[in-house]
Amino acid sequence: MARARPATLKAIADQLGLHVSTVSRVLNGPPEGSERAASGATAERIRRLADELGYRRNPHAKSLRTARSDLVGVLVPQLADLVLALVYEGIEEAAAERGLSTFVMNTRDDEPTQRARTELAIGRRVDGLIFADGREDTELLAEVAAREVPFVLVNRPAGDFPVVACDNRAGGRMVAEHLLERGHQRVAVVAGPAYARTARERTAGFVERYREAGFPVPEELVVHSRFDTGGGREATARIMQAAGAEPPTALFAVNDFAAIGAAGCAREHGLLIGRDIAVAGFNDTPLAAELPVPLTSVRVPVHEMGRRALGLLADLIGGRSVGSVHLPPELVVRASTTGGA
Amino acid sequence: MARARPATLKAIADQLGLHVSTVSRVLNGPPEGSERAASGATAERIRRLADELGYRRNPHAKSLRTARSDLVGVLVPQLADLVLALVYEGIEEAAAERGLSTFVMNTRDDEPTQRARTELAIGRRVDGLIFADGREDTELLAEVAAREVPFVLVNRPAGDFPVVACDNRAGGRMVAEHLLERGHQRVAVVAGPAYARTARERTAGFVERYREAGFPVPEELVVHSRFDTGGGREATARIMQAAGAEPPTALFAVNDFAAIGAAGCAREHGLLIGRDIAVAGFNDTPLAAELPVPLTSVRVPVHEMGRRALGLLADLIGGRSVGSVHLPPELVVRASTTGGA
DNA sequence: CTGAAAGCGCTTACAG
DNA sequence: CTGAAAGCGCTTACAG
Repeated sequence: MARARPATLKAIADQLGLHVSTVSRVLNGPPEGSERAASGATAERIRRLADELGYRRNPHAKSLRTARSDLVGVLVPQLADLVLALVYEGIEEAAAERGLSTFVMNTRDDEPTQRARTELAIGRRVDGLIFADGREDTELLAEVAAREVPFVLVNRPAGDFPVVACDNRAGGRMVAEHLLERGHQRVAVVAGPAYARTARERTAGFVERYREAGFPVPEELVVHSRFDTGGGREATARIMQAAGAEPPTALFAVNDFAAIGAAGCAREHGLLIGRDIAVAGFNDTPLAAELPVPLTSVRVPVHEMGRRALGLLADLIGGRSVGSVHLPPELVVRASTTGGA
Repeated sequence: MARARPATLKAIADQLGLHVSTVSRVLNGPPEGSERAASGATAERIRRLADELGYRRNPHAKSLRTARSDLVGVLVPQLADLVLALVYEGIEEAAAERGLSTFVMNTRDDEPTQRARTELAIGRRVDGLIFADGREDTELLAEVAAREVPFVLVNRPAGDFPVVACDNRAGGRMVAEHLLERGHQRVAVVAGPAYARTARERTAGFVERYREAGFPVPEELVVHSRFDTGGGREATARIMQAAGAEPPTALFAVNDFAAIGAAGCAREHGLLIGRDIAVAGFNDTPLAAELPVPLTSVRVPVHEMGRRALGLLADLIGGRSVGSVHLPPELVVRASTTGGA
């Protein structure tokens, strides 16, 4: 019934007539500086037996002793959001390569939960934290910084904290550029939540480019919303109402889910996506290409962002100083903005 | 620069002129049986100071001492698969309620990775494991069982190991029933991968019901595939080719992603979803309802499945014996099978 | 090159 | 009700 106890350094040492410290040096690396941990022959015997017994260092003992957990906590608004799942996959992958362990927690994008989860992670003695849910309207990050817990942000910038994100403003401009080329002059924005800098920057870039082109986007056609399909749907309904007799000929939604909702709403207004009205999203979710009218979107290197964020955090933990990283987005044009069937 | 060292039991004990063991009893619970850990007054002083110092028990020391990590490892094929993300959210939620920590790892549904990840988790001294990627063609689970590591399966059954899943066969039958009622006699199945029992059981239930109704599904119209949209698309292409002059009037795909791919392929054959050809999926992914032609699907209580799986595992870890749980699925009828626009 | 010792922070019988 | 001790498995200066 009782599970077999895992082999310990002591067990190996005893069997070999050596001291546990020698075994430790061989198996888990000699202290800084020293070249070798033991004579070739001894090392060989130790390694062979360790292998045979399936020795795995006890991470709790190691962490307790070294005050390093090799653990990284990751906070995301919602793991079921594809974008975050992909970011996390990148983080996990890069962590594994460095021998770090990670865990994720959902914060539902609300502050009390963010706070509770952060405490939980710190309680687990993480070496560092990655926040994918940075908000502009909260002191949480400043407080964590004051406690000197190393952290970086990913995807969503906030404050001046180090972040790995895509150049959202540029992405917004790309969509504007594309729609301008297609001749759209009256456009609207499904702008996402105001507390998320991703949403704000994408909107800003888009609006800026349209202003430069001489077709400023009317304020009432820039409508904030949640990031999900329901949010996109509601925002679009309000846009249609505000626009009245002159509905926009193109819709920019700051993420793909909102874009799908926006398209649904437009369809209910009797508009054919890609023909009567152009719709563009952001993130280039795997589904964007698979929709009946494939969705024009801005591809964001989410997996790479996750990898880089972990790298940045590892640097920070290692005492190196770090700066933010901004990855270039890429416009992917599909039928939703180029005339459908 | 150096991060503030967290408060320890010793620090509290010293400040209060008490022994660390007394503080431990008060803060982290008295040993089994004992009613109280200390006199009311002492306990009060301890709790107050602990609060003030923001004491958090060091989990590594605790785990090292008790040989219990309160850690659960979860293995999923891919976290970016919405279904798995939702299952994991359920697991995490239930774990948090019990003071357990969880972490997820992707196994990409391939055996070497499953094996490597399992070793990694065991190396981290998990108290138990949850596999969401059980395969029928592998000895891995039997080996883990032989090592007496507690585990349960979720979503996908395999072997006779305890599992929390939905009644996939019943789900398949429900779809068949519905399509029969709509008058479909020539139907095909996008059957998913053969190594996944979910796929096999859904297919089996569907095929069984059609056989009972007197319209056996021709073998060449049951085509295995991957679970993703590409898989659905390819399987459907093969179905169309096999069917020749008599294409099926309805398509059952064993999950929603495959169904979306199937619909895409059908559309390219000039068929209008919901009118020329019915399409049904499985899982009722949040997107199913949002598609231009909303997708008929079988709702699976994925979040609840995750919660129950964690509960089962906790029982197992606690030494209680457990049995499998099968949750009822529910058919959600939408336009993709009831005639579209 | 190898050993001996101390100690990370906790829990838990055992005394008193 | 509280204290003293042992020990979980490891790492790391310090000797020799």
